[in-house]
Parts: sequence; C-alpha cells; structure tokens
Amino acid sequence: MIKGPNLKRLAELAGVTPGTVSRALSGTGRVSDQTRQRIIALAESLEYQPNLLARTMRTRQTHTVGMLVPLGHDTLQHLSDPFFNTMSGFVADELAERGYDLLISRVIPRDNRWIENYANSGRVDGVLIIGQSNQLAVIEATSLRYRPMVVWGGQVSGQNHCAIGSDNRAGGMMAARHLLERGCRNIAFLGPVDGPEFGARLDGVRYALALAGVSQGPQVFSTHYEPAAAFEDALRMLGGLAQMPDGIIGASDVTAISVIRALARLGKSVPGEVKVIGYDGLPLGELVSPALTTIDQQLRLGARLMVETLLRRMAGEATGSKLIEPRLVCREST
Amino acid sequence: MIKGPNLKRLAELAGVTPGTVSRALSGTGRVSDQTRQRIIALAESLEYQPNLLARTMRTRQTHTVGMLVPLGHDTLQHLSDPFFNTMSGFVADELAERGYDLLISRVIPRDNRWIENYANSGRVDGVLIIGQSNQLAVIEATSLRYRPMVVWGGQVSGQNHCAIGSDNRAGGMMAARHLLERGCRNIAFLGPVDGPEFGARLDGVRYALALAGVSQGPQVFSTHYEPAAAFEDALRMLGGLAQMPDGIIGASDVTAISVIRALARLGKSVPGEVKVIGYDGLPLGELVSPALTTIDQQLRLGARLMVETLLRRMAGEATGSKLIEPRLVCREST
DNA sequence: TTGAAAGCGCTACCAC
DNA sequence: GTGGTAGCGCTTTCAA
Repeated sequence: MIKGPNLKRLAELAGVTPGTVSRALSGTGRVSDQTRQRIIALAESLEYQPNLLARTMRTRQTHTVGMLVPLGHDTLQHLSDPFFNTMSGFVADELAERGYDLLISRVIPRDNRWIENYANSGRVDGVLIIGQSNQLAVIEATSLRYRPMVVWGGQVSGQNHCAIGSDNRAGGMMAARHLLERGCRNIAFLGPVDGPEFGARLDGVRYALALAGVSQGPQVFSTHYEPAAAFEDALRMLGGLAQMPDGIIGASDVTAISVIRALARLGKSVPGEVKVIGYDGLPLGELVSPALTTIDQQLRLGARLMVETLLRRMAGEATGSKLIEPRLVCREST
Repeated sequence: MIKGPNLKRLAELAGVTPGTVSRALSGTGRVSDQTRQRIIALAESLEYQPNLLARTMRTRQTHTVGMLVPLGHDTLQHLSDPFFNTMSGFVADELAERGYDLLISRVIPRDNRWIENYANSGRVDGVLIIGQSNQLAVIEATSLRYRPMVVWGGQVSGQNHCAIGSDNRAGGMMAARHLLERGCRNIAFLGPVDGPEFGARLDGVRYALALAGVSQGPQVFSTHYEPAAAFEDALRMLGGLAQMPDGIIGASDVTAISVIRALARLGKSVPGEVKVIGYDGLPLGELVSPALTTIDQQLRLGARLMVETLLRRMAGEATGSKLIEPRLVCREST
C-alpha cells in the first residue's frame, strides 16, 4: 500500500491540531473559512486520503451492507448461480446509488449464531440474507435481537423477521392458469424439491388446476438445482415418459431453460408440442430462444425494496415485510 | 447492533489483561495451558466475537479484496450484466475458499487516482479491476506505485501492470477457422465496437480469413453492449441485408445470443441457414437453445488465476501477467 | 508466563 | 474558532 499522509501529519503541516483538520474536512463543527481553505488545499496537494477504517471505528458506521448466503450442506448453490448473480447485481446497483458498498460473504452455518457473529464483526451496518436454505429458525430467532436485517423470502403469519419477496403461491397459480388458457391439460411441475420456494409455488399450481376442474393434478418431477444436472434430470425424466405433458412449469427460470433444452434434444418443439413457463423473471430468460415465458418476481424492484427497507431499519425505523406481486411475462415459450 | 463483550471486558472477567486474552485466543505468543483453556471457555460461554475492524486496524490486514468496476461515461455496463456477473461470482467463490471476502464497488473515475484512493481507504488488501473501460492509462500509471492489483485484460508488450486474460486475437482466429471449417464463406462480425476486446478479436478473425484465402473480409456490424439493445440492433442490421451471412461471430456471448434471437425472428434457422459462434464461454451459453458454440475464455480458471496472483502480490511476491488459452467449445449453434 | 502501555487513524467532547 | 485529550477494540512490543 502506498502510504499517504494521515490526518495527524496533515495537522502538523498545517500547523493546527488533528481535531481542526477533521472538522475542516468533514464540514461539521465550526472552523474559520480561512483555515478551512488552507487545510483543504493542503489535503488536496498532498492527495490526502482518509482512512475509512479508523473513521468507521469511531463513528461505528461502515457504509457497507453485507450480503449473506447461507450454504446448507446439501445446497450446492454457488455465488455464480444465475439467480443469486442477478440478485446480487441488482442489490449492488441499488446500494451503489446510495453510497453503500456490498460485502458478499458465503457462510456455512455452523451454529445458530452465524448471523449475529457476522453482524457483530463490525464490518457491516446491516445484513441482507439471500437464500434461507434451512436456516429459517436461526433467522427468525436472530430477528428478535438484531434489527438491521432483511431477508429475501416469503412471509408466514406471526413471523417477526422482515422479509421481502414475491407471493409464490399467487405466482404458481398464475403460471398454471396461463398454461390452461393456452390449452394445456396435462401439466407437469419440475424443479428442485428442496429449493426455497418450491412448495408454495407448487401449491399455487395445484390450487389453480383444482379450481379449473382439471382432475389430473400436476405431475411433479424433482430435479437438481444446478443447471447442468437439472438438464440431465429433465432429459432422463421426460425422455422416459409414455406421454409427454403438453405444459411444463419450471420451479425457476434456470430449471425451465434446462427443460427447453431437454425438449429440444428429445425432438419436441416448444411451444408447438410442449409449452414451458419459468419462474423468476431473470433477464436471462429474454435472451434464450425461444424466449422464456415466465412469472416475473420483479427482482430489480425486490432488490430496491430490500435495500430501502434495510437502510430504514439501520436508521432505527420499524418496517414491515413486503410482498411483491408476481407478474406474467409472456414471451415465446408458451 | 447487539453489543457483545469486548476483549477488555473479557479480560476483566477472566482476571487477566487484554494482552493475555489476545494471545490466548489468537494462539500466538506464550500463554499457560491453564489460562488459555479458561479464557477460551469464557469466550465461548459469553459468545465473544472479536471486532474485526479493530483487528484490521492494528494488523492492517482486512482479509478483503475489492473488485472495482470502472464505469466509463458511455459504457452502460451494469453490475448485473451477465459477463460481469459470472466473473464476480467465480471470483467470490475463489476468494471464499481462501477465507477472503469480496467488496464490490462500482466507481466512476473522476480523476486519475481513483484506484489509489480506493486502495488507500484501508478497506481492502488488494484490488481486482474488471473491465478497463477507458482507464488503461490510469491503470498502468497506478501499477507503478501500487502493487497488489490484478487486472482482467490482455497484455501489451512493455506493460507494467499485471493482467490475466485470454488471448483475444488467437480466439478470434479460432472462431473464424471454425466457421470456415463448417463451410461458411460469407462471415460477419458483430458486437460493440467500443467493447474492451473487440479490436483484438476482430483482428484475429481478419487474419484467419486472409490466411484461408477468403478475399471477402468479415462484414462488421456495430451494436450496443446491452442485451436488449443488441437484439434490436441485430434485428435491424441483419434484416436489412440483401444477402444474409452464412456465419456470424459475436464479439461476446451476450451478443451472439441476441443474434440467434434476431435470426429466429427473421425466420432463419440456426445452424441450418446461419451458423453463430459466441465469445466468452459463459455458462449461460449452455442453457440457451440452440446451445451456443463459443470461444471459451475459461472464466473460472481466469478468476482463480486472478485471485491466486493477487494473493501472491499481496504477500509481496512479484508476479507476471498470464495469458489464458481460449478454447473452442462446440455446441449446437454451428 | 503475564502485565503494562503504546498506538493504529480518526472523531468527539470539553475547555478556552 | 481552536486546542487538548480521550477513546473506538484490538495487537504487540517491552518489562517484570
């Protein structure tokens, strides 16, 4: 590291005390215009760069938000996963606009205090939890004592922790209804069973089918989470079927895209023979061909809400959870 | 923030001095087994969490690496862009494995000292620069004074800064040769002209065509960087053509995927009527359909090399730049 | 083996 | 308006 001058040295050169320099540069407190000018000029000529760490240590404000990704032992969700990627990108964008940095940490929960330990390490002003994995109990318990925390996820009645997320059940219904409208009657639901919102989405699908009087509930196929593995799973499962579904709902966009690939490999046309809808609304879905119809969780909005809410909680405000309305984005795959 | 006990308080409770507690917990320095056991037990029972900031302040080691993304005024590259996304994900993975965190900061270069200012802020042990934008001069100048910095990008003879990147010219040649082998004779190159490695890749393409005796150099089309805009550009440009090329090289995977979409919209089959090859090797390319043939820059390897190299530079070692061999990944689009 | 004390660079408080 | 001074919580000499 190049060692620039520190505040103390600056004070010596200016012939004042550190306190005066601090006030002059920060603009807080009273300093005569003359000395202020002089100090500012000196600081610039010496290319003075304040040590943010020291400042943080005094002010206890890091201007940094931590993004924690708990890795359940079986959840092989890399930081490079498309969903997480997209989310962290949006969050980074939102934070950057507000002058905050993003500290990304992948953590393996070894005890029930991993969140607090992290928060107490003094490196962040607040935390965002993405991907609850199997840590819901810890999150809920932590929320009773640690305020500046916002979680990406759904809400359960009576829950204390602040969550921002989309209405997965409504989204599931929406997806099913869309396929029904498109004429599908033999509908399948495919994705990682242990995935975070799998259950609620499937519930919605089931409910919509029941409402529509489609006796045949969705066939459910469990795949891996990771894209390449999901593709293999889809290929094997769909390939082995006596009768191909005419509509497939992916539990996520990543899954749906894998399904489309598998169908292509099996010689089935999309949306001609099989219609496929995803869930998430990743920008990625727009790029693939056929472009993916999906239930859009509005992740950009979600990221903004998480950041806004977190900053308010950091300021001591009490905030409630928020449910984002999922939206159908109709593209080419249905 | 929940205020746990600090080291001083721990020392009081243990009936020793802070220094002793520090030595006992860090394992450095000599402490009798008995006191060590006692202190460790106490720390655990009180759920003592050291303040990493304070530690950092003394040791001057943050265990954090900064990833800087300079945003040139015209470069509309969000942190949520697929390439950047993928790269940051891989980097985060590699750092996490080595016990380092990743601090992502998007910076708008206002002067020629933005890198040093950031590095001197004391929050990171080293920096990774992704996407040089138009900041090559600053990067090179900084490298003369600031060592722990690694840049994603190519090498020029005489360059001082440490760069990890793939051989774009070789990659361009590889892409062109592949299309030639596939029988293409009317080849186009398409992408953002101001993109970082556009020039070198195009050079390689030109060279390979010349070598093969294809008199007709590639038609070059300039598109936007951002996916949606690139799609519109491709649609307009290709749609207006009297004769459609039989092979298209995208300057990036994102561009190539947009091209495939545009071709589908124009009723052209891929790879039947037009063959398309991308550049990058994003995992994304495997997901789309037809799966994208591409020149793989081996970003995961690149991320690992960047992290390894940076850590070595942080340790004071001198390291050279490294060129990654691009590889042809042949999938369905050619 | 342990204690005492200095200090990382900054801010904040209280005098003057 | 400015100076002096006391820390933030930790590590690391130097003595004892």
